[in-house]
Amino acid sequence: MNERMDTLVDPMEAAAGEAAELLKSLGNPGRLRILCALVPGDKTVGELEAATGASQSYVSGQLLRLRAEGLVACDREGRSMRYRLSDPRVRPLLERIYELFCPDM
Amino acid sequence: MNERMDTLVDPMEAAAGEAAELLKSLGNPGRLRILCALVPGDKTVGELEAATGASQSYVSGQLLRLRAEGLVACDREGRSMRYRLSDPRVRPLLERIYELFCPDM
DNA sequence: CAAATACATTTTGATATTCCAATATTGAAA
DNA sequence: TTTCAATATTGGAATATCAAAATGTATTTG
Repeated sequence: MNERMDTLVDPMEAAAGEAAELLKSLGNPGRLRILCALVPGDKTVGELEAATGASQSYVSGQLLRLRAEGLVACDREGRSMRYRLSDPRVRPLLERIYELFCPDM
Repeated sequence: MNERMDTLVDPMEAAAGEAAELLKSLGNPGRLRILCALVPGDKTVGELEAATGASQSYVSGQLLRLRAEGLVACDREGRSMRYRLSDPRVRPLLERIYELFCPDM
């Protein structure tokens, strides 16, 4: 395998790495539900707890991870934190996932 | 949280679980590249090794996993095994991933 | 049958993830 | 400033994943 071959394979390698990173974040039911809950609009941590049925520390922890990855962002709002989707690639991906897995919801 | 609430949350829960399972499979660069390599058409293990640059045992191992999850299927062809995508949800998902991560390939 | 080719499987050690429980922090209100 | 409500963080145990290495199995060819 020579270098011309490597440079040929490389861009795919990079794209696959990036894509896999994002897909891995979506590849957990809890995180997926949190992100889905944010599609219709921004929500506070408490609202996300209610929407997903998960515990406070779980939701907060996953939000922290999603924030570190740039998938969500937040602003303080009184004593609450309001989260929103912040990666432009998440919404179109979630749309297709909706089509495939939630055909009638 | 009463039972009416549970039955209300349940379908989402189930869909999220299914979707997350599939996304987790795509959430690994090696597997993602294998699946992408199968989009244009079926391939043997050897062809997939060449297409992805990964080792034989790695490719074969991932194919085994993907097969167990129903994402790919295979038929023997002489001394080779020809693999193909077998889950109808994979191709549309990969298409969108292409659009998002490989805008010019 | 023997050798070669193409895959499959198992093992292993390292690392990562998951999720809960407990505790800490922060901001607003009293 | 004390207190409460909302969110953040940490610790830990169980489990899962990753990828390489070594070995095993099936199929064709000579």
